[in-house]
Amino acid sequence: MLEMFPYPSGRLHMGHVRNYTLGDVVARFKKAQGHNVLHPMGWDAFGLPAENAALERGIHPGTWTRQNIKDMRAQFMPLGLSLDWEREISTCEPEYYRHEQKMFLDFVKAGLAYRKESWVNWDPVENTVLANEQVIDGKGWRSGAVVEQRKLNQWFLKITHFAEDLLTSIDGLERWPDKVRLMQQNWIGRSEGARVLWPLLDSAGKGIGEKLEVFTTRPDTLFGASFCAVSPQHPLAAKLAETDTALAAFIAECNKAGTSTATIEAAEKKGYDTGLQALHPFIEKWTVPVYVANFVLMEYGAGAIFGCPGHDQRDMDFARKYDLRVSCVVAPKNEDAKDFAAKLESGNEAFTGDGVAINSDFLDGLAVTEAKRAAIAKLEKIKLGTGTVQYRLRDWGVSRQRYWGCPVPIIHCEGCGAVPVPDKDLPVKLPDDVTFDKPGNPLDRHPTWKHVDCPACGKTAVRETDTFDTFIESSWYFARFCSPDSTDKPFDKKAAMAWLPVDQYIGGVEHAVLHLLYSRFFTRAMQACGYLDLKEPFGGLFTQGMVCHETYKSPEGQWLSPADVTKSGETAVRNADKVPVTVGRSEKMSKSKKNTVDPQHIIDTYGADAARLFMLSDSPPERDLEWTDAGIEGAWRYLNRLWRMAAAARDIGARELPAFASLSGNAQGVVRHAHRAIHGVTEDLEKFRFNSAVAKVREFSNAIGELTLDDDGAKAAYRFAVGVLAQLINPLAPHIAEEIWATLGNANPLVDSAWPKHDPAMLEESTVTVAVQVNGKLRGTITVAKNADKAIYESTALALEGVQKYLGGKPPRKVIVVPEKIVNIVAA
RNA sequence: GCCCCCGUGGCGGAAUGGUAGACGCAACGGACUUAAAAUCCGUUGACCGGUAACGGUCGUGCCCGUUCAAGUCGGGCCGGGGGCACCA
Repeated sequence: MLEMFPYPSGRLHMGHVRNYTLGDVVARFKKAQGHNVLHPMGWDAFGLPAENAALERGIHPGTWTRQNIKDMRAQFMPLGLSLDWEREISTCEPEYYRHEQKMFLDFVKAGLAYRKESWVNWDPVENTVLANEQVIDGKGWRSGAVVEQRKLNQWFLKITHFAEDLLTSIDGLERWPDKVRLMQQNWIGRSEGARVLWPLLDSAGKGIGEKLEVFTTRPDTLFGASFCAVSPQHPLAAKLAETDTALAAFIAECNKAGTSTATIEAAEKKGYDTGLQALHPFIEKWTVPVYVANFVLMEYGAGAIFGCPGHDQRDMDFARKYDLRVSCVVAPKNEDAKDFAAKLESGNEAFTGDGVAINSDFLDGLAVTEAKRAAIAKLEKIKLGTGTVQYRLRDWGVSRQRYWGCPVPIIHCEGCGAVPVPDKDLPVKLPDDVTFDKPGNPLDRHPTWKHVDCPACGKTAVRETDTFDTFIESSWYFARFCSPDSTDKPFDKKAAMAWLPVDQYIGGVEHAVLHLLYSRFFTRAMQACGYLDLKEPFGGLFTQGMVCHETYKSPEGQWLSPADVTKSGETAVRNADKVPVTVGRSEKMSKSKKNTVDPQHIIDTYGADAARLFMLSDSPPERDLEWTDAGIEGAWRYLNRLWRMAAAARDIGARELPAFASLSGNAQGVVRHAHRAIHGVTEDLEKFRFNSAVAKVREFSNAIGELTLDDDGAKAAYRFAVGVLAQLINPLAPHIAEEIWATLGNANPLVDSAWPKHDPAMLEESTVTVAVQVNGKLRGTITVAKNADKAIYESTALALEGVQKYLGGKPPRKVIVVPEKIVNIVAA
């Protein structure tokens, strides 16, 4: 049982409380059912916020982080989580990250990690690389400086090596939400197509002895080609720019624009005609112009495309802008090809649907799929292309120019290149004496740390000063939990194989792709290096919804915290001056909107059980939860009521439950209900229907509350029922459950007790009440013996006054009897 | 633009194709109390008729279909949310 471990921000928030409550319910439930449960906790302790704190407050990131861990651990305690704190790990400690360094070096050996020059978002003020999501409108999120595209040497993990396996194995992740599986599929983005080679000619029509490789998913539309285009970062573009200053300027402009989503969206499609011509692979002596275009991505496919404006909207836009030929080579089956082609070629809409090839020589008449196949066959025959599979997924760049992360264990030597730090010198520890008074990476300007001798030749060399992406730590922590004290190896293989894969993993959907995909990759990479024998780290996955709250805005337009606002009905006023405030829609609790509720305060006021119960009862766990004061009050009131029932049960005194048959009808009813509740709650907990489980528990409490204690049998039944109640709420609200259990005089703690079992015989009823419909409309109900035959159902139903009224004296046309379900009478 | 999910009372939400609205919140009425809090009891989908018990009609975003029977299945709209996004 594992929940995604938290970043130690220093403050517990409601999202944590929900996440860990859900996990704890499962952990306690499974333990009661007799499973051996491992439920550990740790800290995802590297990361940027620590450096920001250092920058803003002059605290060392390590000091800040370790203090936060201490504070947060203390905040976790009152929640009553059944965590194994003996296995606690913290990823910022060398005991943890040293293994990561070793694994990385093994990955390098295995060809799963490599170094290459790549284009990155570079913030010239902060002197660091920015992730795409840190680039807003082409500017650095913190410095506001225009982000540049720079070529930098970066380490990559070869996640694409497993692209096909990562994709096909998704089918086997049956206990993962479909949504997440789909998101991963889309992210990996497999597409089948062809690589096509276009011999290049100069403007005079003479061959330059080179071929341009492009990737396409539509080789069937090759006869509709009207241009080729390469990425501004394509080697061909760079080569041509050496002698073409206008092109060089164009490329520089493209690189300046950045690669953030927003920038790309805003950017207009632009191209630069290189003057080169590309020779069509199928049509003799036919050429198309070659452009450098800003919308062609270097990282995907071959970094170059051929444009077929008739059947790709983007190419169509480009063709219209630069006045290129548009020709139709696919027409829908049931339309007149000539008319369709004429319409398409004069319009601005590309046709991307299915159809039949036209104006395409040997492809004419073939459907799209067949035409693709035929085109690829021909390309392969004339050696100007091959069929290929392309993935959207790219290798994982893991270098970060930051301090608070795991150092990359590499030494750069002028003579030997990138040399791995020898095993005996691991871990490469982060130096503590660093300063944050200047922008950039403190490791880089540390006076001594990076200067070392080359392990290979002994000459002076320098350490790599980049650190790893913090997603690496969280890609294997689940394995570390299996043997957290292992010193020679990251974890004991046997222990890992005994515990893994994680049976139930719980966390937010925001990690649906990155963290979960990285972990799946890492597990495969660890397998390839012999660390374990496993592909998939997480057998079952559950993604919980966010915790939301209404937002409040003052008349001055400032966000207000719920703590500063008093609500009455639909209106709300500011506490300080009673001025009415605007009540906004409910949104995910966040500091920026100030709509957070402090868990500490809630726990102090109502206790952990109330907070847990409310979070479980109000919404299904996968959906967003709306935090309301009224809701937590309700949970609190219910706990009080439970306690009063426990006191009443205690006052009854210990007694055996007499034989069922000797009980009064009401007492029998409660005992039966207990069995029904055990059955229902067990099933709900198995299926993560916690809100429904709480509803059933409350229903059961209501039934107990209605029992009048007028004889010994009833008293015994009451006591019995309260005991069952305690057992059932134990995973949900463990503190009060344990108290009730003890109050009833049980010597052994509830936490060590087995989950109750229902007696199937107790669920059996001798009679059954079913609905009676006439023409599908409810007209009454009948109660008959459980195994009555259909004729009894029919005659009893037809005898109903309400039924007769609607039949109007005529015999029914048809009577449908579904035993134990319904009787539906079709009137004549 | 592409892909996915979701639309049920005043609100959160229940409901293997079979009595829609379980359970809770809020609201209202009552009991207890000098009073309040707490607690307990009751009412609460909409509309129509009836003094009343009660009776009737409509009702799960909208339209169409499948079925004896649709919140649930299929098709088409509308609205909300999420993911990806110049991926060739």
